[in-house]
Amino acid sequence: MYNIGTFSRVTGLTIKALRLYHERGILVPRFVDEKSGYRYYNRDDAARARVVVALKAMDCSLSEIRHVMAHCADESDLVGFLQNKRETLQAEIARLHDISSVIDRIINREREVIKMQGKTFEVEVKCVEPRLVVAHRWTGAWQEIGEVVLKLRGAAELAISGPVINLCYNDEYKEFDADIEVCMPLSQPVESPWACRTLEGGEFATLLHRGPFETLGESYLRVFDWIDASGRKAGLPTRQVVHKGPGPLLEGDPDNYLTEVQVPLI
Amino acid sequence: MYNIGTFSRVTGLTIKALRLYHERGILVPRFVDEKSGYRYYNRDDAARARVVVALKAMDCSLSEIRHVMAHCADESDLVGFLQNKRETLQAEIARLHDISSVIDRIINREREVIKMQGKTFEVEVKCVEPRLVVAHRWTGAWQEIGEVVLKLRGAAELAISGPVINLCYNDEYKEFDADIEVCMPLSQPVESPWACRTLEGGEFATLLHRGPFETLGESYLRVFDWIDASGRKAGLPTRQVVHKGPGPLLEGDPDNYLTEVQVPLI
DNA sequence: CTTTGACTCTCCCCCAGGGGCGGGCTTCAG
DNA sequence: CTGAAGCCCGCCCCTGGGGGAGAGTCAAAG
Repeated sequence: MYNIGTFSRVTGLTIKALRLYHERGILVPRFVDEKSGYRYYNRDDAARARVVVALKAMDCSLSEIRHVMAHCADESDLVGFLQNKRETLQAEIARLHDISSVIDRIINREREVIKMQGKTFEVEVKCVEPRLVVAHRWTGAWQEIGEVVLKLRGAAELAISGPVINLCYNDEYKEFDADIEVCMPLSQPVESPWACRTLEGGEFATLLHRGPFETLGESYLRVFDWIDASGRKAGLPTRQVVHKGPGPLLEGDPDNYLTEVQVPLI
Repeated sequence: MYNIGTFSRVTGLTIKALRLYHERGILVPRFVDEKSGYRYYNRDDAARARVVVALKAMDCSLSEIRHVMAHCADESDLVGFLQNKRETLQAEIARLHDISSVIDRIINREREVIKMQGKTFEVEVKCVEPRLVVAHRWTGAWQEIGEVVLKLRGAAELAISGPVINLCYNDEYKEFDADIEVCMPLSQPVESPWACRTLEGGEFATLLHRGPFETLGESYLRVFDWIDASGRKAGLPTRQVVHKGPGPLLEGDPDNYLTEVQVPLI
């Protein structure tokens, strides 16, 4: 006969757990002293405890364990139950894996933003590769971009592979009737109410902009001035690559937003 | 102003959850009617709710969420926290994966046992392949096998790749001073206090035995008789492959045990 | 203005224990 | 025989909500 402390050491189950299993009828002590309430266990109890430990290690709930121990004499009785369990586990693994991917993406994005902090804020010429994106184009106000990004992000979810790119098809600034296209870069095509397409590459004059979107005009001016000075011509649509803006989780401080202004060169 | 039901539909959070978040100070309603106790929420609350939903989807605890929402303005503040989370997730994924493997193994073993049910109970000659095993050899009683198997199983755990094989080096039956070796087949070598070795292959006379281990003698007799009749000679050690015996979880009914008796042919 | 149905409130139990408190029990040494 | 140390008891609060009871509230229709 073992007292609960010894039995706990023998079985590897905590005293708390043993008391609970007693209450739940899963591991009832061989003998309980009426006067003191002390629980005493047996060798046979230790054998049954091994089963409980094994089932617990398989993430079985106490009611599942009780059911198994009451109705299953042989492991063949368990096959259906275990198959079920296996499917649940696979689903859970997939879920956790997805979460992990999302977190990875956020961390990597932050890492790239940190690298970008060291960059100069000077106009450069860049060759941009074509990219697969899911996009939505409409005519409206710039403030609506936020909601559109949320929807596209929701649709693309795990396939997102880079910062949002806003395209502006107007050759002048329009506050309300702007012709805007929001693009979410993808690692693979996705099913969604919005079209997947390839955003063509090309040569761009680019400038990194730090600060809220409202001040983007200054950077646009610098880029256009540079293009004029270089003797080249600006095309359409212009692009804004939002390296750091309102993130998938937090809004962040607009003064720290990092946007890359891209104007196509003809 | 939304009442709680509308806000619930807007945010995708249950009413129960919203009440809890209020209590925990995570999502406090914009306004609470003192008389009725009704909660009313705001557009801004909806924005904060999105953050809560996102963090919840990442399996964050409520205290983590509260901490993040109180102290993090920008996603860069989250990087450390997220890295931590990621590691926790990876560990959990590995754990679930291991459980899944163990369950797989049990299911496959049962499946093989079912296939074996249809087999004839006649003596056959079999060529057995060499196998990697972790083994323990000692002199003692057959009853001790149970404990040894438990220990070997604990040591090999995920690398187990088949039914236990007992070797008997005696040329006569001994109840107490038997020279026994218990072998646990492995898919890959493992670190353990017991030696890994390769169990050599060869030609065996085999017979499937159904019933408790105590009745194995009958089957041994049949095999030896068959060998005599065939004009061949029996070698040592004899083997018992326990296709179905006391399993990793349940003891099962000894009358359903399936043991393959293997006697080497010279 | 009242009825009615939909909505909301608080309160309690449930899971699977962990942490901790106050108070009895056992056992060994002095 | 007594004290002290260690062991054990039940009880309550904590997690993150779901389920449900019983009672109060809101808003639209009659």
